[in-house]
Amino acid sequence: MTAGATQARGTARAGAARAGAARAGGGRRRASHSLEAVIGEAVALLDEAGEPALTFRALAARLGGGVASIYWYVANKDELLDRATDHVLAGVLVDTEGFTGSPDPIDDLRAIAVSLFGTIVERPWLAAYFMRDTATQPNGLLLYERMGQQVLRLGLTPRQSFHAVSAVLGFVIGIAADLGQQPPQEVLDGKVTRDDFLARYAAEWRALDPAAYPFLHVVVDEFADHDDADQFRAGLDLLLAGLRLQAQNPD
Amino acid sequence: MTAGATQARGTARAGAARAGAARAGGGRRRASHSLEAVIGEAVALLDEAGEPALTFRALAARLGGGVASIYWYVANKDELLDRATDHVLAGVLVDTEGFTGSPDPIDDLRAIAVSLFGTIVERPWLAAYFMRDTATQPNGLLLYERMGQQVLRLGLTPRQSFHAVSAVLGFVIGIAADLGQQPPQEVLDGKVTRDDFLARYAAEWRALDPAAYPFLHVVVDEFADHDDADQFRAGLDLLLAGLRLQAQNPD
DNA sequence: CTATGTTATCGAACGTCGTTCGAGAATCGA
DNA sequence: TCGATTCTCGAACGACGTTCGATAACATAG
Repeated sequence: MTAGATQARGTARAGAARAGAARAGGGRRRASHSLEAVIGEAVALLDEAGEPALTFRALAARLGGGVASIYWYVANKDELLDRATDHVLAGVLVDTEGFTGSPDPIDDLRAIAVSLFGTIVERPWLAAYFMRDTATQPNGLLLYERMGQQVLRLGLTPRQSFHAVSAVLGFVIGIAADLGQQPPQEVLDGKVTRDDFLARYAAEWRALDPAAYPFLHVVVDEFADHDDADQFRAGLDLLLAGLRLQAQNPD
Repeated sequence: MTAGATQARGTARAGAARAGAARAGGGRRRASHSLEAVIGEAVALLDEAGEPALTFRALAARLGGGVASIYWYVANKDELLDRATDHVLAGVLVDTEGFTGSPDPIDDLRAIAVSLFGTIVERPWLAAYFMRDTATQPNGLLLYERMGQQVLRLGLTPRQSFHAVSAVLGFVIGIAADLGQQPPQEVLDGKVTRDDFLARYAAEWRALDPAAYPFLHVVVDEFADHDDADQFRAGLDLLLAGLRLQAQNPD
């Protein structure tokens, strides 16, 4: 370690991922990890118990090894989260592979956005760490590019295209982050249903002065039994309608 | 403290905020705080050095007191951040007070959204903690209501109105969170300008294969000298154009 | 002025977290 | 067989959020 490049961390030379605990024959001495196992377990931990559950100690316990071992694969927690994000995004890329050839580019754009939304909304931790470099992680850049290619087909100016993709991507992240934010009891404990949870808020809204909060009283019934996916799709359609309008009437 | 209600924390009975260090005459013995001072210094700390700078110890040092004193005003760090968020939102409410009487409701909605965006984008910490109950904190609810009242004037159905306001609010938060995310050097050290920062990313984009990343190569010039506010306004106009279309052509 | 109860401050400690360090086990190439 | 590399891990460090109990400052009643 004198002057060479930085340590080639985590590049398991043997190729295949090794996630086993120890040798088959001898008594188990040391655990054996792999970058894939580390990231995979990190994602599982985040999915199961949320962001604060991902600690190096919990992850090490899950891997059956020591805490410091993880630092051979990732430099710090930021990189761990970056790689976890990228790992999930890879799944979105696979899911949206076919959404590129419709006659209507906006249909493709919508399909990609809906798929991305579905992935984020069931992973509240992802929203917060997604925007910490939308297009720095390789798969994030690929997703950005894939959405952009649909917009290119609309024949807008480069500036309009740039704004359009940023708008759609920001919208997806913003709504998903907002919606994937609810329950301390419901999902984790399962004692309170989602309807009860919404009903409790709706009751608070109804208790407010109708003269001071006319809008809340108009929409409280909609709020009480709204569906997250419907809400997202309705907003996305507004945005895409504006985009289609721009494509039809160039300034 | 036998059976009464919970302790009435932080309600400084004397009314006026006391932020002084100690008595005027005698040697200083103890610091004297107030809820306003605690929240104000917390916001200042967040604004100056970002989210990780807000620690109870740093805040206590800034207030010239002990760490445990802060716990008399807030129950935990979550409440501290909730109150800090609400404190900033109060400023937005003041700024948008006049944006309610235009002939075109969409103009009002746009003005409120732009004002909120401006506030969030210069406070990256706010985006992450804003969505942790968009409408639970009192001022957040008021802002939601104010935007909703403009939408009401469009004469949409309750469901459409509900979706429209959620879409605009989510869009603002999503874009602001995405954009307020950049520099470890620029703002903090001041060594690298924003243009240099963008140019570095642009160079990376240009180094990619044009056949695999056609969209990135089309928009890289726009990206290299884009303005955050312009980008936001362009996306918002797309969304509002879609909303206007819906108001004109009811389904 | 003294006594008493409430309001508010704070030093010290606890447990957990991310991170570092160095020893040493496992593996590979020659 | 042996040296170099790759990888694991126990132990420690400092910083963090939070709690507890002692006690100072203040308001009021007698």
